[in-house]
Amino acid sequence: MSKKATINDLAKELNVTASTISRALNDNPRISDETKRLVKEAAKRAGYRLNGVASALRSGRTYTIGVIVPTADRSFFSSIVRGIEDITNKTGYNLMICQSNDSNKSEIEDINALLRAQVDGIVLSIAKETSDYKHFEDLRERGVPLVLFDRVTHKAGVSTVTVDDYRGAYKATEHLIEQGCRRIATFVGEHQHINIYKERFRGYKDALADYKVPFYSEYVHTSSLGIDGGREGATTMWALPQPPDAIFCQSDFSALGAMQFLKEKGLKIPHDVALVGFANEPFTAYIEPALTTVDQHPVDMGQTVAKLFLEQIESEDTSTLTKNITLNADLVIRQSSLFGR
Amino acid sequence: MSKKATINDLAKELNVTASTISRALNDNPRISDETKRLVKEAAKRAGYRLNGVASALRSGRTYTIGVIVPTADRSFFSSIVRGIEDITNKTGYNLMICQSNDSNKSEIEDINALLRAQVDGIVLSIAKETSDYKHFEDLRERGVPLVLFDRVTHKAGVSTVTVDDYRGAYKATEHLIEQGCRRIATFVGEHQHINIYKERFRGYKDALADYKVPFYSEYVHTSSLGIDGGREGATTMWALPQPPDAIFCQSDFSALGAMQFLKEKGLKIPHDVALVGFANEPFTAYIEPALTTVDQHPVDMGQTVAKLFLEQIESEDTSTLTKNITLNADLVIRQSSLFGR
DNA sequence: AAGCATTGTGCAATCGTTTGCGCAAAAATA
DNA sequence: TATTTTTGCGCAAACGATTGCACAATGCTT
Repeated sequence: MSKKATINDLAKELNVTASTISRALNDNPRISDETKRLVKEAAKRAGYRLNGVASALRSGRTYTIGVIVPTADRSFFSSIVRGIEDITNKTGYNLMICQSNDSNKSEIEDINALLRAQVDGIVLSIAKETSDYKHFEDLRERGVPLVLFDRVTHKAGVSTVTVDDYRGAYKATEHLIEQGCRRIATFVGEHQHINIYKERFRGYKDALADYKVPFYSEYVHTSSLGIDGGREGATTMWALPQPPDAIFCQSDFSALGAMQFLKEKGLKIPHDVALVGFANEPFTAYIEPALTTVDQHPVDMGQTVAKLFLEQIESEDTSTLTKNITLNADLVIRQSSLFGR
Repeated sequence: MSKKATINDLAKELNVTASTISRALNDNPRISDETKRLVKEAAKRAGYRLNGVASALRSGRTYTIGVIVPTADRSFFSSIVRGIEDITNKTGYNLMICQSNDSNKSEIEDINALLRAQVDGIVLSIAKETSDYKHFEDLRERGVPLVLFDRVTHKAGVSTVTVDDYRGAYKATEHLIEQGCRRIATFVGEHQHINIYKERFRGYKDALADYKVPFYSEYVHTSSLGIDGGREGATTMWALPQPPDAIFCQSDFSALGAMQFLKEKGLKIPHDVALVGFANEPFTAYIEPALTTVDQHPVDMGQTVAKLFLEQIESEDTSTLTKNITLNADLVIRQSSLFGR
């Protein structure tokens, strides 16, 4: 109750100095067990609580890690946050969260806010708008630990955690081929400067090539990959003389949009057209037909990000050893892709 | 680049004292415009950045607000976080986020972690497990601003933001009655000590009473309100001699579970049975039939929470004036509830 | 011209911890 | 017993900003 007790109060009470209190509480080996016991008892009695701010000022460590996500309420990112928190919570770190709203300006402002707060490091997923990576290089030069995840760049020499978008897309396309599809369209994301979209497209093309399935540029539709983008894409494709027999949608929402359009048009999925999405958004399991999609294991990803971050920060050597981790993306096969059935 | 400049460095450079630098940067009226200009220029040149930790130690304000949610990756809560961040970001506050995982122990530990970090206050949604509110009272006594949202208690004398669960449930039930349903079941949440579940149940009962529709206790099923809970509930109901003709499910997931069961059983929704959910989870719009549900406007709620919090914290009077805000819950009518069609 | 108010800045303490160094007492070694 | 090592703790200076008070210089009033 009352006001808060400080180590100075404890010091006075026990007739020792604040240094002794501090050391005792931190289990410094130079303090006798007896003293530690007394100090800890007194601390408990007084309801003492470390002032993290004072501690941080002196020690230079806040035990806080800054997290910047494009938007906090997208399933993928909130799962990432969940995964990060799962780990940091246990290790005594706190999380400071910002949203960039996919704006480059916000991203930079968020970084500044986090630096002002003296976070021990930053983990972030790049805003769609961002194509210049100078601010990341600055962080590296300043010695601020940085880990990028999902939407990353390898140009700034920082550590990254990504899911294997290439393999995920490859598997998805391969699966469609195995179902007997031969005219496989794809919906790709604008912002092709973002690694994930580039990789997914590459996986799609390589799978086609490996299986000698023809690639037609008319079967590529670019959009923001939202529901509307999916509808547009499908509309465009079904205006072609020869529409595709499958679409590998590089996002679940665009797959949903396509599905809506196709249903309205009276086409049967997967009988007439096979569909695959990407991300395994929660809704994909519940729609009809259930959507085959690629799971990115976002919670695991968050946990990996946190572990990598802690590893970097705890390691003595401030060496710029950057580490790039790629996690598996798994194809989740559901109804929508079982072509012909 | 290089190391970070402090106000002392700037002071030396300009041959003034650190106090002048500090005042100039904070636009203190006692500093001449000329000096301010010089200081700000020098600051920019040196790449000066406020050390928030030092500032916080001295001033006692971290401009950080602690947020505790049961889980970060539930759509509802992540939207709340989004809403909070929308506001705080603009006002120079930072967000520190913890998950209680619905555990009372974690909730208390999270509070302690946030207090150690000297947050300016805490906003939280109570863990399911929590039924003793002493830790909230402690916060109030310590003078730590506290705002509860969604899952709240009025027993601790703190400010709250809730959605009108009672009216939401009432409207949902009323809607079913208006569709001609007369045997309306409901799926309620265990943990009836949590206000929201209590209120929803009350709204349901009052609507029935007001419209003189009979209430049958066999038509009440209690569960954790997940998909399985919904399946169980439906299974139980359809084992009755006279199954219901509608279910007001107090969560979207339980509605989904019921829907799955009913479809498997060959019943048509909403022709044979009408269904209403609660929360307007993203998937509800995409399943078939689309689920009628109650929207809680979580982003707005988060924004309201943030505004209320800032209002409390900025107001001089440390008066324990607590404020309870209730937001509207709106019925979103979709296919699933249009009984008979 | 004397007195008072205003303006602009400096001084120094303070916030609560941490930590390098010093030093006495106790323990270990010779 | 004399010397070295270890043990246990105190001293005091940080960390980087904020802020009440003091005070000189200037402006204003009469």
